[in-house]
Amino acid sequence: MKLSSRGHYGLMAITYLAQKASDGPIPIKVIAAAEEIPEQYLEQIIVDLRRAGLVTSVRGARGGYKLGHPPEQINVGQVVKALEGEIAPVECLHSQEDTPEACCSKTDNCKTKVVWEKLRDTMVAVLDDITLHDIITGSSKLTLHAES
Amino acid sequence: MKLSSRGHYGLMAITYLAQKASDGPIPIKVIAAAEEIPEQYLEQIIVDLRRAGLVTSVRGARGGYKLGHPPEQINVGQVVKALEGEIAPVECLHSQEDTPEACCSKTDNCKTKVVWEKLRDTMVAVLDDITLHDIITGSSKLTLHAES
DNA sequence: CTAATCTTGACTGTGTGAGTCAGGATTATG
DNA sequence: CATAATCCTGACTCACACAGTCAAGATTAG
Repeated sequence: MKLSSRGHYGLMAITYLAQKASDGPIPIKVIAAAEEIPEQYLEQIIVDLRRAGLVTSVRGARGGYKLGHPPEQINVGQVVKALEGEIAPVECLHSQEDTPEACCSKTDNCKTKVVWEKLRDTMVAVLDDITLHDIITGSSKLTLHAES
Repeated sequence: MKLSSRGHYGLMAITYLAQKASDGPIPIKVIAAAEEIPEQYLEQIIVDLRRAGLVTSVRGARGGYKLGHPPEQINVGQVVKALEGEIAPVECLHSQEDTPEACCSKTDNCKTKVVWEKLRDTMVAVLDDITLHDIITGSSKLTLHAES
């Protein structure tokens, strides 16, 4: 039940960009050094963030990366989805609208599916609710552990 | 962000036991056939459930497995923890009380940690809240998607 | 005694995650 | 224009964990 390092690194990197949003474009080298992420590996990761529109790149000398949107408009769910694909604790849950119940062959016998659906929905809700702005300001959303 | 097949199979198996709770001990062979789990693999998995006290075994001919507690007293969190270890979306979060901040070397710079903590806490809360009884009765807890 | 069952540990193979390497494309700057 | 700084791309390696198998032993009902 683990995130891969891509999601972890990716969030670190984009959070760093959010903190430096007022500066010009930040070279990958700088992010990598600051967050202690292997530079070449970070390149791969940031490609996916760019493709998802979460960061934008400026090529050439003095280039680098900037946030694609203001920090309030980027949430952790987007980052994780861009880097790890859809959140789905078990295979069955990958959006296969075509094959309605193809996975758990036993159709209705698979009583456990709802458990993973519920888990997934909760995870998505949590991640979608946290923005980069929340992270860099240390929003109470993150610090106090409110149980509804 | 995936569960391994152990957790998936394990929950299926123990849910099956919960449904057959009134029967005598159920042989692994029967569970494996019913839930379409490789028998030898299920053996491995169920060992961990037994060690955690979630199921009990009856050895010898006419033996098999039974629930270790009534279905209301076994929750999904226990099952997952028994089979996959502690739930922790990123390494940093494994209970290392000894090395307080050893992982994210940058100590307070690691602003993203709280995100994963929050995620973990939420996941644990969800899983701990769902019992086998909820699963076999199709509790509304699982079916309606209440957003607080 | 024997067959049914759990119990244990070693074993294998495949895939993915994590990271590296090498080279090409783009652009600011002097 | 030349050069250096940067992004961009794809192929590559390596180790490890996951998923599953195999084989043999211990227990017990009948």
